[in-house]
Amino acid sequence: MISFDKKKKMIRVALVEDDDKIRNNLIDLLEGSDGFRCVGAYPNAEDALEDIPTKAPDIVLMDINLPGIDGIECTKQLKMKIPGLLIIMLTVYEDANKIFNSLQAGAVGYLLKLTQPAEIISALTDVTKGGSPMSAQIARKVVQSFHIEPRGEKNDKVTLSPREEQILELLSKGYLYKEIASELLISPDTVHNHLRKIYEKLQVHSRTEAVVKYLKT
Amino acid sequence: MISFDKKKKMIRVALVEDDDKIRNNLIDLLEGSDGFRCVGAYPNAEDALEDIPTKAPDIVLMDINLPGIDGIECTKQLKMKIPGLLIIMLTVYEDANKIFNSLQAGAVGYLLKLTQPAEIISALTDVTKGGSPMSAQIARKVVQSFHIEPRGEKNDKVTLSPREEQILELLSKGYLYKEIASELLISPDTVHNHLRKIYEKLQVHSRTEAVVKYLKT
DNA sequence: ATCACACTTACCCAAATGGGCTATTGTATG
DNA sequence: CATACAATAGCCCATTTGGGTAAGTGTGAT
Repeated sequence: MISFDKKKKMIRVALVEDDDKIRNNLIDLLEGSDGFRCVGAYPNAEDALEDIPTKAPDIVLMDINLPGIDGIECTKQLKMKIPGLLIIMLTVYEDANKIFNSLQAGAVGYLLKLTQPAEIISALTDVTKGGSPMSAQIARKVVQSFHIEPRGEKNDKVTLSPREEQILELLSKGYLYKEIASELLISPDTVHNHLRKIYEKLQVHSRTEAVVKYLKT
Repeated sequence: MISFDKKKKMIRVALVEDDDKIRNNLIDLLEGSDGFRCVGAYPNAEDALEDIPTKAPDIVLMDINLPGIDGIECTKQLKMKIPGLLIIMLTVYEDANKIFNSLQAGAVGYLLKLTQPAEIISALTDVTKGGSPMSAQIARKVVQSFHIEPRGEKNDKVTLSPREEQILELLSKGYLYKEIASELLISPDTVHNHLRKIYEKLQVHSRTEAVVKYLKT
């Protein structure tokens, strides 16, 4: 009878963490917390990738720095096998690239290792309720990635003429001058000329730079 | 003496909210909370835009649905005037567009109106500490916007080697062969060679196409 | 009517790029 | 040990690109 209500809504958690001490601390934390069960703990991505599918956890706590395959790649592969799996990164990295790559790989949360045990537990609850727990600094970085620079000073709106936008659009598809020319029924020289204007306005010196600016707007 | 320690690190908050009842509740909440002061409360964006600069609040709680200018536009304009201002949206809208537009406009947090008073207060503390408070559902949506669809079916993984990715990264910044070469301390010919491999793998024939594929992945 | 500007075409030229071909070294996988 | 492949480097060559300079047409605003 006692084991009856226990089974009902236990949250099954798996760990991928190479540091033995940290991993054991996390196991203890989970087993000592009501409503959670640790169904797997792996010191590397390879073992995790093989065993996690059979253990069917609800959540995986994933370190990034792992011996062979790293945690981001592991996340990517796990999500391919089990799309519904909730993965929370638990790492020391605070740099934007690691964060974005992790989220792109499919992680739904991102915690720093200095996170208090109690917060880790509440993060686990949070994800099952549809949230995305992130350490404060992380959340700010994620949010900042959306910010658009307010057009400086006198609103230096780079106003491209319709024709110029059209050409930039085709440029971004990798068309050659020739190809753009025949597409628009004008001479390659004209295309060339529009491009100069565009480069001047965007303050760049190559198609690549122009396209990057264009795609980021 | 009593007013002495009060002034030290009071967090100055302003409100932009058209509903009188809600606005007054928020004022009460702030004035009733230790360490906070409500330095302004406006029923519309126009008043807010005019008065907030003179009141110099640390944080603004901003509604989105306002009579004239909406809260997103108001956020944009306030951030232009006071770049360092911390703005938290407080609204009923949960749809992705409102969220993204708000963050793009410069908001650092996004709370739903059903948020408990205690949580609003902790959100205010959170932002001053460099965080970005978001309701759970909101955070999840923000995070999901980063997710990339796992390659369909037969996993057409275009696996670039680490070196190749590195070069592609620099390529996307518009660097010349030369520049990439000196950045990576290798010969331009080697860069050239990596590029060929990359083009072959990505099935493209120019930097521009490669960069576009890269940025969209 | 003049001025500004978008759109167009043209020629010149140096630098950058894309691709064909070859080759050495080191690591890893079988 | 052989085979495969990443990373390195080189040479050759046609094409593409970026920038200098010039100039004709049309449209819209002053």
